[in-house]
Amino acid sequence: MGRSPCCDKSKVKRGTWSPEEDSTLKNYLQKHGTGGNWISLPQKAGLQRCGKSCRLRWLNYLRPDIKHGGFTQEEENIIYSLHSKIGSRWSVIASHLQGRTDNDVKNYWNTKLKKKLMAVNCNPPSATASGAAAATTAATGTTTTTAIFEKTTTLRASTSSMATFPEPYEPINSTFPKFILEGSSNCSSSANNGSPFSQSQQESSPFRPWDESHHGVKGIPMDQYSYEVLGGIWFQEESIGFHSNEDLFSIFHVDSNKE
DNA sequence: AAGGTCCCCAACCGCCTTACG
DNA sequence: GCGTAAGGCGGTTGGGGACCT
Repeated sequence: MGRSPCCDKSKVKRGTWSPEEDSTLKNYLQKHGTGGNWISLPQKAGLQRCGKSCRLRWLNYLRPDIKHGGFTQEEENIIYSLHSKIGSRWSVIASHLQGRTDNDVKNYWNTKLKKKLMAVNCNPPSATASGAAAATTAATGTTTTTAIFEKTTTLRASTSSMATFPEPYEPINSTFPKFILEGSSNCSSSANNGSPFSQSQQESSPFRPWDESHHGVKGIPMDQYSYEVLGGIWFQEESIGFHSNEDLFSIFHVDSNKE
């Protein structure tokens, strides 16, 4: 049995809000507040709208503390970082961004950030540090993702021995910037053994070849994540690893312990 | 200039959770 | 403890402006 609808849809107006409706709702809420009941609010305020619709309009648009306009680099970094850890819990992510709503963050992710990540994963950097920055910048036009690859390249280059994860292993979704891992499967092809990297890229790379037995990070159980995706980023020499999760999260200027 | 396509984002839908009697 | 109503949330849709041909 489905839920009964919150209002009679044949008697309420739908679609874009007019300036008059906005004004009516805003004035009413500033004078009386919600009264703890959104469902009865439209009737009291004289609006032909569903209570849910009023709530949404107020929370996403009319509230005085809402920030309109483009997202800053810092906000973008926060979204990346939080999404990597908690997934698409937009309201939680939005709560970390002053004046942003869950709807804003969700839309921004779906229309901009997701595409950027796809671009990064489908246009991987070359194995060298300078190539990494150039390739990533070309792919995304942002400094954020460039920084990520500069950082990961540095990690590859600066560590002389394979780092293993301490026991017990932490779940991948709470320790890795998951966004790096997403999307690769969509641009991989069987021609490249499932790797988003081309055959020539794989062959010329000083890092690990692409095959099931050689990618991933030594010490992490492979059943906790997609080796295919992880390998796209972390295919690396046997002797190269990274020191800690903090190294990764420091990229985003967000303290991964703060939550 | 006109028509077609793409993209963004406001708004809606419906499920899950919470509050309350 | 149970049922119901309302709130909250994430996924999805569609209108309309921007861009392309």
